[in-house]
Amino acid sequence: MRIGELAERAGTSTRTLRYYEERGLLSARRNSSGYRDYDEDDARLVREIRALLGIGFDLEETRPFVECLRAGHDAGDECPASVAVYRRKLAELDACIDRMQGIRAHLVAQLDQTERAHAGGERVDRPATPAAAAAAALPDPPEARCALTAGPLAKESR
Amino acid sequence: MRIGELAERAGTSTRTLRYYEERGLLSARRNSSGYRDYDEDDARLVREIRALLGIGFDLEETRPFVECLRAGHDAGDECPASVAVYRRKLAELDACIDRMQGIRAHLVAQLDQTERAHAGGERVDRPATPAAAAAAALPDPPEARCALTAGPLAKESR
DNA sequence: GTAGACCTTGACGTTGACGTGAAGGCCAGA
DNA sequence: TCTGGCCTTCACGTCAACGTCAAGGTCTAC
Repeated sequence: MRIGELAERAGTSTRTLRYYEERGLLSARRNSSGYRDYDEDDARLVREIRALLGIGFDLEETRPFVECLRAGHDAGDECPASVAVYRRKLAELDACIDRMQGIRAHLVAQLDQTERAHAGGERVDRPATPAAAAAAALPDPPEARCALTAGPLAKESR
Repeated sequence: MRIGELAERAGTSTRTLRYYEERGLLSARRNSSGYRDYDEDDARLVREIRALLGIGFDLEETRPFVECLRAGHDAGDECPASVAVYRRKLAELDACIDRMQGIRAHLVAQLDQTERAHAGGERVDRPATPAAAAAAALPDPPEARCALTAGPLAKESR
């Protein structure tokens, strides 16, 4: 199949597929007129990439899965390198969830206090700068690079 | 105080402070030689901004807090607009935490299955593409734009 | 034979929060 | 006076994952 069909079937764009090729994640035979030609395996590959991106992996992190599939494995996560990424992601996710829950707790506390200040006697004992105090009270920013934008599928899925 | 001192005291860079000014979040008197001149209130303002950025707010979202402080309030979150941002952030955070926990659960399941496949009889019944199945099983990507990079302080704090 | 739908490569634009120079002014100390 | 350290304003670079446009080749249908 050609790039347009693969893009449609994968719910993405031709630009995206060319980008994956550019990054070395996807490769394509060429037909006589120079058009890219893909097969079912390529489609699976793209679906794997999109799925992993969708759950917060970045492109580089999908590489082991892609290579695992290309090595003939039935699933992208059958190889040690993929499992390692799984584990790393799990750790990141845990750190991220922890951090977010900490922030959430502080936010709830702030809202609580602000509300009481406006309802009750106007003079609740609060720190000078609530946000600063909240941030200070959090365990030191522990490498928790949390990001998970749900990316491109959000646009397509609406 | 001049920009260098404020930057150091706020644990950030002069470039950052000029950027905040450019975005209209910070303003400065000028001394006779054209240098920016800041006071303690400005320092508090910058600390507020940094604290909010640190817990996942983007710059634009800190604006109500900044304006609240500049309006003479003791705390940046005493104004309705700030509280509204708090509430919005709380909702975002909840959605984000939910999503991450969902993903976490699937990741754990994947790791589990992969491990059993390698330990036990080599033939565990698994879906064709684990990651894809995991993504499909998640409740449809619900606008959850999760992001929380801990930003620039991570570099300074090491 | 020509419109239209596909494909090609190349290259610049997007978003946020700054980093990193360049080119020059101001000021204190030796 | 001169070195060094601060400051000033441009203005381009960064990172990811593509979007978007341009100029042109290819293929099918009418």
